[in-house]
Amino acid sequence: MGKLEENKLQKKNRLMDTAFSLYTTKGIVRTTISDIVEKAGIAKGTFYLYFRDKYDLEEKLIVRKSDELFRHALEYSGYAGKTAPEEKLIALIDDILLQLKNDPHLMRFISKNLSWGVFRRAIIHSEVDYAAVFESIFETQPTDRKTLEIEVYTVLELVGSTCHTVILDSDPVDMDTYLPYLHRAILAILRSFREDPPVRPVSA
Amino acid sequence: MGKLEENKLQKKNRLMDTAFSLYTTKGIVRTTISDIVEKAGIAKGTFYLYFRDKYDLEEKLIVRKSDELFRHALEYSGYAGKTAPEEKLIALIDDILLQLKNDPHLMRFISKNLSWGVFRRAIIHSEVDYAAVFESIFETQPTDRKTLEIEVYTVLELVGSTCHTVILDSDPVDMDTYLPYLHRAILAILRSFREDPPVRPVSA
Amino acid sequence: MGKLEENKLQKKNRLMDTAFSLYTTKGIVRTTISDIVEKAGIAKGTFYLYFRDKYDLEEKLIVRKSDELFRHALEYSGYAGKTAPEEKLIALIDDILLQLKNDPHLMRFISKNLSWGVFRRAIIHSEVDYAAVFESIFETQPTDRKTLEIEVYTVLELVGSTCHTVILDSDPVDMDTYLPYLHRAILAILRSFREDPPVRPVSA
Amino acid sequence: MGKLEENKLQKKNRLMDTAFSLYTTKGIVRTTISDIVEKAGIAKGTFYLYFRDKYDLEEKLIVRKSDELFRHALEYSGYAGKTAPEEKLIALIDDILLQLKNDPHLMRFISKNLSWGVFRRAIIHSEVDYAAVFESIFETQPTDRKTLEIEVYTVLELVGSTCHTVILDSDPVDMDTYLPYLHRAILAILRSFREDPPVRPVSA
DNA sequence: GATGAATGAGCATTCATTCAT
DNA sequence: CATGAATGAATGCTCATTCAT
Repeated sequence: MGKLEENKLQKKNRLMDTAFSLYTTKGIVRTTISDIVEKAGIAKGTFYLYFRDKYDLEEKLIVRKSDELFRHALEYSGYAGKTAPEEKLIALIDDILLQLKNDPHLMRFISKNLSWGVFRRAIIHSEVDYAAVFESIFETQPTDRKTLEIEVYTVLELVGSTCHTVILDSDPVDMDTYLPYLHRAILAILRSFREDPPVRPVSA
Repeated sequence: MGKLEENKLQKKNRLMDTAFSLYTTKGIVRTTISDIVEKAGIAKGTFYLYFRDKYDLEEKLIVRKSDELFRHALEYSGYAGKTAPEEKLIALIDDILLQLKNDPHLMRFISKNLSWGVFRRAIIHSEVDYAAVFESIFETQPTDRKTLEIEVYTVLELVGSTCHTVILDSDPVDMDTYLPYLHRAILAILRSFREDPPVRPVSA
Repeated sequence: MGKLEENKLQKKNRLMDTAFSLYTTKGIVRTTISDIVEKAGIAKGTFYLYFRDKYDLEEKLIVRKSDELFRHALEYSGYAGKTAPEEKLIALIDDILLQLKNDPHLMRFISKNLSWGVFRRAIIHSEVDYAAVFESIFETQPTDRKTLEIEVYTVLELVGSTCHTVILDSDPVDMDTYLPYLHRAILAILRSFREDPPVRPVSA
Repeated sequence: MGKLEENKLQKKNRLMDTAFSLYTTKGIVRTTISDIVEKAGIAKGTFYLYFRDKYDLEEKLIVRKSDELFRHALEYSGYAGKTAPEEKLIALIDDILLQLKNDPHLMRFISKNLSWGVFRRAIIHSEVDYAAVFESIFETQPTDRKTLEIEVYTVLELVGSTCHTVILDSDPVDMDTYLPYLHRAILAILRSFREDPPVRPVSA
């Protein structure tokens, strides 16, 4: 990479890091572009070379941060060493929750966004082949691809939404207290997907 | 109620209804107080007689709308006619999901907020005694109050977060397809709470 | 007119007068809205209550100023006392040129705009019935309405474009020197319209 | 011309052509230097090697375009074949008007500038000896140099200002309809300059 | 209480200009 | 010569808030 290219990347990263810090401190609504560039020590015009507005920057941050989160879990959770798919999934989830617990700023930022939509976007932009990962986890299972997607979706949403309040506010209980219940709930859900599939669609 | 009192309430209601319409259409960030009063046909100064700012109005809207949602479910879901607690809870949930499915604007507005925090606020401000309701549902169960709270919390978060994407985007599947899976997942969670409680808190 | 209405009009007028002064001094391109409001001693937001931007204000100024110009000529030129239509028209024109000569700022501002397009807009917005005026001037003449329009157009454009350089730069000669030539040219044009009308349209 | 020299000229020309296209499309005020260099595919810094700012470029464009206009008329109008001075002048004018009619962009650009001031500048910068041309046209006439200048000025302004609206907006009539009237008016003006010169200067 | 004209701090955004490469 | 990333002063514009009527 040329010196110029390197410098460009550095500026962009400095803006993203500064923005992340401000977004999680003051909230994105109360953060102005002036705040970001001033704190980053970069000229205002430079911001517009890299981002359309503060929401464009936010989106790029979400993708980056959630990808980092998943990559860490894949690398350090030791999920591959587990045998049962449920254990693998829980290992991944626990690693992510642990990361979030140790970084409340990241938690606050990602929580609203740790959802199916963002997960999908992160998947698309990431170098990691998530589809392959999840299929490898459940490979021994006789479920079809679509049902697997619904399953992952259900667990992901449960984890994402519960961990928000629990980690940030310790409400209704703190995370250490909640985790066993969450594990049970996840296992119960996974088991429910191994039973006979539901047949009757409910119409409105 | 005197005519004056009535007129006051009317103005406040008109502002809330108009704001709701704008919040769900343009988003609260892009909605200005000028937008609201102009569309409502009310003078700008009058806004400040009733609300501190647009976020104050939003909060009051959340409380009102979620209370309406729950009250409708309590009145029309027929949950009281069911015998098993699980059936009662699912009857309530289904009624709420049906309301949201039929009112995507309400869904969009409430979804981010159909969470534990808001639920608690709605409980506090409501005339309905929710604690009593939930205790009556699970009255036959030997679980203690705190575990019951965790249980309701878990189910509520699962429902709230999954229904958002499903109803608004039919992603990963549409609501009618998803509902049976959701029912199963809820039942599985409820069952898991009837098993021996977890004992080993996991430390970070 | 209520006190409030009066105050509003006063503010709008102060903005227009200040803008006129700046437009003719620095040019509209180099005049900023900040300049205008600052010099007028009015808050910036107030500007936007009355004008969309500085070009909207310019347009409103053009209409107002050209109307004032014509009205003065109609009232003070003594054109009505003349007998021949040519003399009436020249009386009007001379009055306008005199006004412009005595107010170079107005000249600079109006000159680019003393044209058919603006004349038409001024006519539309004015309380003066210009069509009636011109028909009264040429009433004894057997020309049709359309030819009359072309005639007025031709004279107006000649006067408008020549007077600009002559008055502002005394180039190629000063106004007093030029006026007799202009009178002759106008009379010649008017006479040419009294001859047999041209018949052969020239195609491109 | 060396290859380097050629390349330089090419860049300058590309900038001028692109700017002309943008000036006549969006207007010079709304055209930015960034627009020009981007559309021309040339680096921003390069602009400043050839022009001080966009108005400097505009001025150079005016000179170039009006010179092209006159040179074409001198070469192709066949004016030299006419005998009477009036016919020569009208031949030149008609050729110019025809060029403008066939190139409304050029018309829009040059119109505001087809005036005495620009004419003078074009004369100065051009390789054509305009003074000689006009003297040759009117050579048989006993008028002095200054009167000749006033005469040309008057006709030029009349043509320039009338053709603008007529060509661009066909208002008050289209060009083909107007041309015969314009010819008559020009002839009338020329004739008026052959009469006894005016003697009484009008004072303000 | 109700109004809406006026305010001006505050912010986003642009863009001519520079200069290291 | 040519480049284009970086700059930051300049400017347009918004909009919550006030207050005289």
